[in-house]
Amino acid sequence: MVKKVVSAMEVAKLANVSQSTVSRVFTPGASVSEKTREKVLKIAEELNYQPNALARGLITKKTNMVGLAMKDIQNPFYHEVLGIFTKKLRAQGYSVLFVYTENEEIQQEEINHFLEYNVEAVIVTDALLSSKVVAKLQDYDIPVTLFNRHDKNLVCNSVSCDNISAANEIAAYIYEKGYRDIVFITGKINTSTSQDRQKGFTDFFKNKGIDITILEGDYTYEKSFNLTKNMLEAGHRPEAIFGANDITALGALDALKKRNISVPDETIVIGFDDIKMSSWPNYSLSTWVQPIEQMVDETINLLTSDSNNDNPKTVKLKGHFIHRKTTK
Amino acid sequence: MVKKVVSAMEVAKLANVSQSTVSRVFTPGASVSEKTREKVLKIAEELNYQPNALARGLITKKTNMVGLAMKDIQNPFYHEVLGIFTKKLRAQGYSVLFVYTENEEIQQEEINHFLEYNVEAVIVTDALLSSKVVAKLQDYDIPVTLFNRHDKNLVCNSVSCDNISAANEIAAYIYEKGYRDIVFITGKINTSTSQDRQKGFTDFFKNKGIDITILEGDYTYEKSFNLTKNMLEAGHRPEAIFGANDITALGALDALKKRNISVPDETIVIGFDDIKMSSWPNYSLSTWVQPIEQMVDETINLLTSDSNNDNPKTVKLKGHFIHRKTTK
DNA sequence: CTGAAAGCGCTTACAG
DNA sequence: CTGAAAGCGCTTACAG
Repeated sequence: MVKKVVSAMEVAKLANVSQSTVSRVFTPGASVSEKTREKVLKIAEELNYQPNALARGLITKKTNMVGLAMKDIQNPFYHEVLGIFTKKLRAQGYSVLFVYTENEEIQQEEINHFLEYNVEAVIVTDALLSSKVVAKLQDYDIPVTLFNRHDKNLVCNSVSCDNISAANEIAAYIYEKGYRDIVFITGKINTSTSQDRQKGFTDFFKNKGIDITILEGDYTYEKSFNLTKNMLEAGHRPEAIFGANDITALGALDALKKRNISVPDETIVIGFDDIKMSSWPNYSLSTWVQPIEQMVDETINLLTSDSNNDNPKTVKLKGHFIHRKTTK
Repeated sequence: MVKKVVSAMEVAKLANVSQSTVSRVFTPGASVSEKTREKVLKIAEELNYQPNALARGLITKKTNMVGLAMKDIQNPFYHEVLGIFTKKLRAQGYSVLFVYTENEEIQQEEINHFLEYNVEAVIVTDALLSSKVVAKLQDYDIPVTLFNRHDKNLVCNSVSCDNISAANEIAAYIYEKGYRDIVFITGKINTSTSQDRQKGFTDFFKNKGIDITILEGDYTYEKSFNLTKNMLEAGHRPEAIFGANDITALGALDALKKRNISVPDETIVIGFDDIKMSSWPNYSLSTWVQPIEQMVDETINLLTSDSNNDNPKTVKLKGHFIHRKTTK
């Protein structure tokens, strides 16, 4: 037996008020006498009434939906990010419309649903938007925020870790410990995270007149494992390896172990992200902790503080290094 | 400069047709002459017109949205599941409204957004619904499907791996190899996956008159690592360990390694799920592959084949064992 | 504080 | 094949 969804009209009839009044009871800030409010609320409760968000959204243009787009990548970091976003957005009364993409750049077609449903803001993590798409979103006054990415060509908000300075600090740490044979394994080289971490890291050593080895990875475990394996087989046993993210560092770590190279005694390994796995006893990876919670908070702030697109903000958060067992 | 979202009315004016006609052009199956269709489509294109899904949903009760609820757990398996769901649902024209929960049971309050937005179906993975919530959803004729879970008390669809028979096969494999000192590490004991895998596994050995050791885990790496570590320290070195999922098996595997127990020579280890990590060279875990793609397909089928709630279906898929380096 | 009415952007019988 | 009109379930001026 299918109950019909009850509308404000039905509540109104039973409560002996107008439908407008019922609406007011469910509109924060609208003026209703305490007596009517209680009466209506009681009936609404009984009837299991819930305002229809579609109708409301149609008229207010406030849909309370946020579009979240994420690239399909096997990095647990983004799973955590997604979880935190969803929870915090809900706490603010937003629902999240979720899109997973397989493309490097999110395409028009994938963003169309966001438009159709009048999302109030779009958050993109670990993927880029074509500037055309950003422009279109902004035409409709939908603020766009890049999470853990930035792009000089895109006029939109961006929240990320200050990757350059973080990588710089990591470089300083390695330098001060006296290591000179150093390897950096990049992530996907077209991502701002990999570029910035590489820049911060290499610039430090360049200033010291030290050449470091760059291995071009792609943010996957497998690639990093193989790069390290090949390097080792070729006879190069560096003193320090910095991976552009934890997954990358973990791949390198496993390749070292396979060769029975002692970590951290012979080679130290450092990652970036602090995914759950990195604290597993078997890995116990030293890494840079991204302040995810704070990054998410800032992102949500950007949406709620009706940031206008004409004046996009770039937020960079610091994070901190955590020393575990892959460094001395 | 903010462009206004264009409505069907504006397209109609420019195309010299009625708004109804514009609507028909965007309604699959509605009758419009080829000539008008082209004319309207051309103008719509120019104006960047897109039907408003909210208005459409309000009237048709077809919102093309599916609610997906997932428990906040650190299992990469569910990240894959989420990705596949999102992609496949989009391919069918659905958008996904996503909710992450921290509770074991999904509560009314968390499902309310689904109701407000008139989702057409609800999919729940790795969490349970209270029967009250299921009832409410069904009152409104919204089909509910449990993914990777089942619950005898809930009258709703369910799609999962046939955990009992899979665990049974794993038991048979272990038995035939001649191992007799066997450990099963459970997952969260209140989940159907853990219960079924335990049942399938222990029943096999019970029939053979063999007692196996049950360690109560909770589907986390840490718990399983510690359980195994403690067991080893207590002097018990089993010949075979079956973890209720891969994360569990990985925790056991690392504890064995820490003790320098050779896998698979001294102890074999088997998991369940086949998460990406399990194929990493350092782990190379033998495990049961859940047929995720197929499971997702079946779940989506259930929604689209307007399954009615009065006659819920239970789908169990087989999957297969994959032999890697933690078994002989 | 409250009701009647207009309107959000659509779909869908109903005529023609 | 097409248009005029009603209506989906709301919000929000406008009066009173």
